[in-house]
Amino acid sequence: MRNVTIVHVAEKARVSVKTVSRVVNNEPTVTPALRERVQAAIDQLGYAPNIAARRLGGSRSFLIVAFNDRKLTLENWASDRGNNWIDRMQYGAMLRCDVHGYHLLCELIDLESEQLARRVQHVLSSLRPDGVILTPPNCEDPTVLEALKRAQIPFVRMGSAAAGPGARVRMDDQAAARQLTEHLAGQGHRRIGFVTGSARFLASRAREDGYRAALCAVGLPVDETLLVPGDFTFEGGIAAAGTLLSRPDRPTAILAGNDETALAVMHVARRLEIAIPGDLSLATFDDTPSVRLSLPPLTTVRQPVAEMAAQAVDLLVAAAAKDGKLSRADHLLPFELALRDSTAPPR
Amino acid sequence: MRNVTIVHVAEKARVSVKTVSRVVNNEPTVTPALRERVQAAIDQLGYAPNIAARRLGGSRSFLIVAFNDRKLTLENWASDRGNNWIDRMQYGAMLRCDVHGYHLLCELIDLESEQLARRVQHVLSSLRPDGVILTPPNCEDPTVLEALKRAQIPFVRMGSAAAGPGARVRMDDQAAARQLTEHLAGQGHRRIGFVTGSARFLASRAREDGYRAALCAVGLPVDETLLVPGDFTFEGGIAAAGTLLSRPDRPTAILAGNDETALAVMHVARRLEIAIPGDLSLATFDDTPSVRLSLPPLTTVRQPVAEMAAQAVDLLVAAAAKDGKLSRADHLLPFELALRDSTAPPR
DNA sequence: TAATATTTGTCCACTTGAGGACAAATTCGC
DNA sequence: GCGAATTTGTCCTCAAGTGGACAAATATTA
Repeated sequence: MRNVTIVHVAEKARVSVKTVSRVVNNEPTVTPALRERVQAAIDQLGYAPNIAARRLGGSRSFLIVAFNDRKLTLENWASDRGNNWIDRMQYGAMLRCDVHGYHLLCELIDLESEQLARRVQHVLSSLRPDGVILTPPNCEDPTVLEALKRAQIPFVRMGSAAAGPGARVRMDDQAAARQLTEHLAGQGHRRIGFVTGSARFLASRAREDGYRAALCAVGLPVDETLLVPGDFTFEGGIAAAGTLLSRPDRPTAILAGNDETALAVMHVARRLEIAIPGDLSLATFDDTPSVRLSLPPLTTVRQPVAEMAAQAVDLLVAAAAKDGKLSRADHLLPFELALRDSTAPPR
Repeated sequence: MRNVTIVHVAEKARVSVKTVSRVVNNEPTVTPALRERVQAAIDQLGYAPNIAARRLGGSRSFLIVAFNDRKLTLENWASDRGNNWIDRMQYGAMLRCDVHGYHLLCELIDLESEQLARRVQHVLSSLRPDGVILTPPNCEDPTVLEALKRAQIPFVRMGSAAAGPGARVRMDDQAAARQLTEHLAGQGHRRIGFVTGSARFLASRAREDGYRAALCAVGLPVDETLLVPGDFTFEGGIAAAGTLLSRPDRPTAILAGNDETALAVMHVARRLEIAIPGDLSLATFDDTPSVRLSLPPLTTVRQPVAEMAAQAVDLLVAAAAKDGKLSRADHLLPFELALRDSTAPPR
C-alpha cells in the first residue's frame, strides 16, 4: 500500500511507463481511450508523481517560493493592528497553486541580516523552485533581486511600483490615492492633509504622487505644510497627526498613508476631541480588519492582494511550462474604493 | 556559477564526495580539521544540497507539511474578527524549520470535500514530507488521521484535546477555563454564564469541563441554564448572548467560548445597555488582536501558538533524524492569563 | 613495532521520473 | 491494400544525492 510509483501504474494499466509519463504530463499524443485507462489506474492506486524525482529529472519542481519579510510577518500577528497583507497573499497563492498542482513554500528573510544574499541563494539552490514571489519590502531590495537574477529563477514582485527585473503584479497606488483625494475634494474639502508612508515602500511615493495629481486636477493648491512624513507605524502616525491637528488652520480632511497611520490619526483626533467625520474626514489605504471595525469604519482602498498573488502564480506556472522565461510585464489589478462613514462634507 | 553540486565541493576541498556528504549530514566520524576544510569549500561555493536529490536517495526530505483548514484560513483574513491562530502557527513553525534546515509547506484542505482523503494522500505521496502538522479542526478529523496513518508519516496534532494517533502539542484548555472561572468567582461572581464553543473543536469541550470543575472547586452550584451553546462564530454568540442576557436573573459574569463569541456578547450587552465590567464581567479565550483593541480590552487566555508550532517542528525533525517514528506523547505548554479591564467584582 | 582503532576513500546500487532516439505497432487516407 | 502518419513501446541516460560494504590510509595504543 506504500510508495506507489509510475511503474505500478504502468503495470496496472498494462501500458509502458513512458505512456503513463505522457499522460501525467499531458502530452497530446495519447489516444483518449488509453489516457482514460491510465487515469483510471492512477486514481485507483492513488498515484501522485514524486516531486523530488520530477525535479531531479531536470524539468520542473512544481514548487513556488514566497519570500516574506521576517519583521513584517512577526508584526503581522504580534501587533494589535497587524496588517493581513501576507495572509491574503498566501491564501490567494495557495489556492492557485492547488489548481496547477503546485506547492507554495513560504520563507522568511531578514533584509537587515548580513547573511541575506547567502540565505536567499541557499533556499533557491536547495529547493530549486520554478518561481519566486516577492512581497514588499523584499521586492525592492537590491540584494534579493541580485540573488534571484543570478539564480536565474523567474520571479514576480507583488505590490511594488519600482521598475526593475522580474514581472510585477500590483494595484495602481497612484490612481487609488488620486481617487481618494478627489473623493474628499468632491465633498468640499479644500485643506486635505496627507501623512506619507514609509520610504521603504515605493507604494508610499506613488500614493503621494496621486494625492498631488488629484489636487492639481481639481484646481486646489498643494500646501507642502499639509504633507507630513509618517512611516506606516502607529507611533509615526501619532507624531504626524499631532503636527497636523494641533495647528490653528488644521485640515478638514486627512489622507493617511496606510491603515495603521489612520488609526493613529483617529487616536489623536479623539484625544483632541475632534469628531470624525464631523470635524475631520479621514481616508486611508489597505482596508485591514481594524479599520472596518473602528468607530466609525474608515473609508479605504481595498487592495486585491489575493488576486494579485493568484496572478503571480499563474505567471510563474506559465513560464515554467514554457521555457522558464518570464517577461518583465507590469500587471495592474483593479482596486476597490470602500467609502465608509469616516468621510463627509466639512461643516 | 550555477548548479553547484556536492562534486564541486569535493573537488574544491580535495576530498571525496562521501566525506562531503558526511560533513553535510553531521556524521560524527570526521576530524574537526577536515570538517572545517569542507565547510569552507561549501561556504565559498555557496553550496546547498539539493533537496530533491536528498529525498530521492536518502531517507529524509527536509520538508514539513502543515495542513490548515481551508474555510478557517479564508475566514482568517476575510473576516473582520479573524483569528490569527494559523499565522502564529506558521510563524513559529517557519522560524524553527529554518533552524533545522527544514522547509515548511502549507497546504489547505477542505474537510467537507469528498476528495479529502485523496487530496491528503496526494500531497503526502508527491511531497513525501518528513512530518506533518495538523491544526484544528483537521487534527480531529478521522479521514485525515486515517490517511496520515496509512502513509506512515509522523504527525503532530496541534491544539487538540482528543487522544488518538500522532503526537499532540497543546495548551491545557481545561486548566485555562478553570483559572478564568476561578478568577471570576474570586471576584465575587456567583452567577457565571458560559457560552460553549463549537462541537467541531474538542478544546471547546475541555473548556466546559474546566468551567464545571472550577465551580465545583469553589463550591458554586452548576446551573445548567447558564450554559448556552455557541459555535465559535459571531452570529452564534449573538444568539447565545441574547438568551443569557435577556433573562431576569441574568449572570453577572460570562465566560465566552472564544474571542469571536466574546465580541458578540459585548455587542449584545451594549445594545441592552449592560455595562462591562460594571454590570457584567466578560472573559474569553485566545487573545486575538480584536479583543485587545476592544473597549474595554478583554480578559483572556493567551495560547502559546508559535511555541506550540516550534515544538511540533522539533518533534518531527527529531523523529526524522532518528528512525522516523514519533511517540504518541501529549505535550502541554503553559498558557498565560491576560487579566484586563473586562472583569471586575459585581456591584 | 605490531596490533588495533579510527578516519577517509572507493565503488556500487538505489531512488523516481523526464526526455530523447528510434523501433514496432496501429490507424488512416486514398 | 499500400504507403504514410500517428501512437505506443523499448531502451538508455541523467539528475544529485544517500547508504552500505569494504579497502586503504592514518593515528593510537600496548
